[in-house]
Amino acid sequence: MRTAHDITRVFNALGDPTRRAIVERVSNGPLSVSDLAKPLKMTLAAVVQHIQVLEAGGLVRTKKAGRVRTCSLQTKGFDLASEWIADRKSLWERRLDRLGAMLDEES
Amino acid sequence: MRTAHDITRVFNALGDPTRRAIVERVSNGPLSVSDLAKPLKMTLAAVVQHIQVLEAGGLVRTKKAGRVRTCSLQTKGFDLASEWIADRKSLWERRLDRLGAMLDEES
DNA sequence: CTAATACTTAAGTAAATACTTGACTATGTA
DNA sequence: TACATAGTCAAGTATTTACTTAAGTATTAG
Repeated sequence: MRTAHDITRVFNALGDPTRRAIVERVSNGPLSVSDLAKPLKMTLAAVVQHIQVLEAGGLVRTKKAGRVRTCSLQTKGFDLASEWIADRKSLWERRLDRLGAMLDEES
Repeated sequence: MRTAHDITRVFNALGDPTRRAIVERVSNGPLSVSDLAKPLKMTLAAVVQHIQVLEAGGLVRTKKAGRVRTCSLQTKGFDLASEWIADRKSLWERRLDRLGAMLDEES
């Protein structure tokens, strides 16, 4: 199971504001690398590196047609992240239920 | 709105396997700092630093009683994270719906 | 063909991160 | 009282990360 590794990549990718901004823009539809770079105060090369991190995290998918690489959203990374969070949630909710039951029994 | 800053902290905190392991163990109930440290191959000081990152991300809460600091789960960070993910999801689902509608009209 | 566009690649740098060590401070325990 | 436990604090170090610059390669437009 290399999932732990994958989840690390997802959360790391989302832990940077620039990368989240990219994801937010791509949520509204695919964009080229240079379109993504335009509003950002950094070089194209830096943006490309951010996109690579997002792609490694399964949050974004890219495809090159001609000389332009188009960046679109991928669900895999989001699914991994929300699944992990949901798992934690179910654990501590179950625990709180047990605590509640114990308190009920006491009264 | 300092939320962007907060979300960065949440995802950064979750982007480390050691810290996720801590969160996973705390999901089953509160633990002291040294209990948390026991299975980990690093010094107590390092574990404390990880816990501080988790606390800054709102994923964990700690309280000191006597000489032992007890670490328990906090929902705030999880809520922030899953909210951000849900927002993205609703955006691209809406977009896919529009695309579907357009395809329907064409046929 | 030529020139601009849209990246790509490699290498370097500054700052952040994940640790360590060691010395210290409380707080329980024998 | 003395000793162990549980954590705190400050520094230092090694690696990783977020960039930059500069020189290249395709691809498309004039």
